[in-house]
Amino acid sequence: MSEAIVEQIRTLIRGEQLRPGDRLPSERDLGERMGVSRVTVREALRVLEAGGLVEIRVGARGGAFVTTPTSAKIGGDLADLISLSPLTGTEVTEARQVFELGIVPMAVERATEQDIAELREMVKQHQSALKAGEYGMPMSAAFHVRVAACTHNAAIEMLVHSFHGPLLMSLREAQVTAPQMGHRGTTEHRDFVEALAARDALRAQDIMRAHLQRTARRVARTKGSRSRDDES
Amino acid sequence: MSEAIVEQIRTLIRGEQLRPGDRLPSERDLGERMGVSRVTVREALRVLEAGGLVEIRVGARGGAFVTTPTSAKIGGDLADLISLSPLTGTEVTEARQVFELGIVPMAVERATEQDIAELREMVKQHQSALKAGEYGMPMSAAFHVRVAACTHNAAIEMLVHSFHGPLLMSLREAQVTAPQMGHRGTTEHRDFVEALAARDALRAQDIMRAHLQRTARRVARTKGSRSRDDES
DNA sequence: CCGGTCTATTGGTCAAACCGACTGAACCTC
DNA sequence: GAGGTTCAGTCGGTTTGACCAATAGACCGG
Repeated sequence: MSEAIVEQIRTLIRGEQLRPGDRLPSERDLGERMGVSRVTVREALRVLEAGGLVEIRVGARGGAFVTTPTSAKIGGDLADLISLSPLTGTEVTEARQVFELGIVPMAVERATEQDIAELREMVKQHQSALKAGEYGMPMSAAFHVRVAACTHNAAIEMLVHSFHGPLLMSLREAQVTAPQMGHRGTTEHRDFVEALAARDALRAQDIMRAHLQRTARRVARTKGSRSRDDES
Repeated sequence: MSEAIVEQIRTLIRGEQLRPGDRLPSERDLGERMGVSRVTVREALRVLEAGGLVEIRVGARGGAFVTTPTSAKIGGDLADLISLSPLTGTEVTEARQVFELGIVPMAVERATEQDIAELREMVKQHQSALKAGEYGMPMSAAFHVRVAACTHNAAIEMLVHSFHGPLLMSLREAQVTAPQMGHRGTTEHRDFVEALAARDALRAQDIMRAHLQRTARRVARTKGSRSRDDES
């Protein structure tokens, strides 16, 4: 079975006997080595590719290269999970609220001066973009991810990134950002950064809570949409 | 390309033109219908299967059946992500702490009398199991998942489940549970349930914080292990 | 020394075939 | 007629052998 091959290679990768960047033998080689046909090997590789463990390049010197799964991959599956499971937008938003609110104290505690400087710069740019009518959800998402990065915890940053990343791509509806929302949103972003700079965890959390709750209400208003994710 | 087929079917599923339980045409049918060979169709189905969107059954009346992705699937990919990316056990544990701590107020607020009764029953059973020397990590995980279920938010429950589920399977090291840890763990579980029953969010959060921090310390002690996940 | 071509490697796809698993119905036994 | 048995058709799983397309590196001519 090709499942066996998948598991075998998976184990090799997990055991670090295959490291990111390594190239697996060609499909023909693998097939011969494992005593299966090429088609079977290909199916195994497809699965690994779909799982984000391997990247396949064509042409000479091509083949399957070990990669480290990206948060985008996880985010994609998460998007599938959300858009296909009986999860409602409200539920997802709630989960996001809990998580993003929970990391605030950690962010406040661990943010470096550089973090703060970059956040301030980001807010400034976003306000400019807002005036130019170019402010949108991607920018808001970037801000939230940048805040998560202040925890200096890759796992947290990755999770928040997953929340904000491909998730949005799967939810095409209602991406329009009401202008006043954008204004209020960036204002809250600015206030949050200042609270963070002042190492005032409680105030930062209050601001973030209000910010996220506004989103939650917006999601709740959008009946019929299975999930939403924007607060501008 | 077979990628196109994947995307086509994916879209059909997302658009609810294919609903969970539906059966896709046979591989031969699909191939003929789309003008591609069976091999190509098979690769597409493999990818969908790997993504948890489809379940494949053999035999007559077999074929590809649309399924809703399970949290186990997501958890599996999450486990890959964690064991293959440069995430440390400390980081993952921190993320878990933030999330599980963050949901406590919601759990306290929303737990029904039945939730509380079931949690009490669970604690009682775990204490019996402890005496019999049968208490282990799966039980602890079950408790935490049950607490998450008190939020009555499927997304949150699923996330916590993912944290506790397949994640553990990928981290074989150091599953041994020191007995005194188990004792202290179940005691904390009991205290937590009572705080929850009393609707005392602050106390519940304090208990949970201490409970999770003990885990964090244990993880930190285990140098060399890429990640850990147990608090008994 | 540059640039184009040629060739070997490797993934992508196809076609036809056989196997094993499974279902359902016809059939046979009692 | 009830119940077990057999058999054929359906369907995924795998194999074989072949050809196409992309690509990188060697080779060759100017």
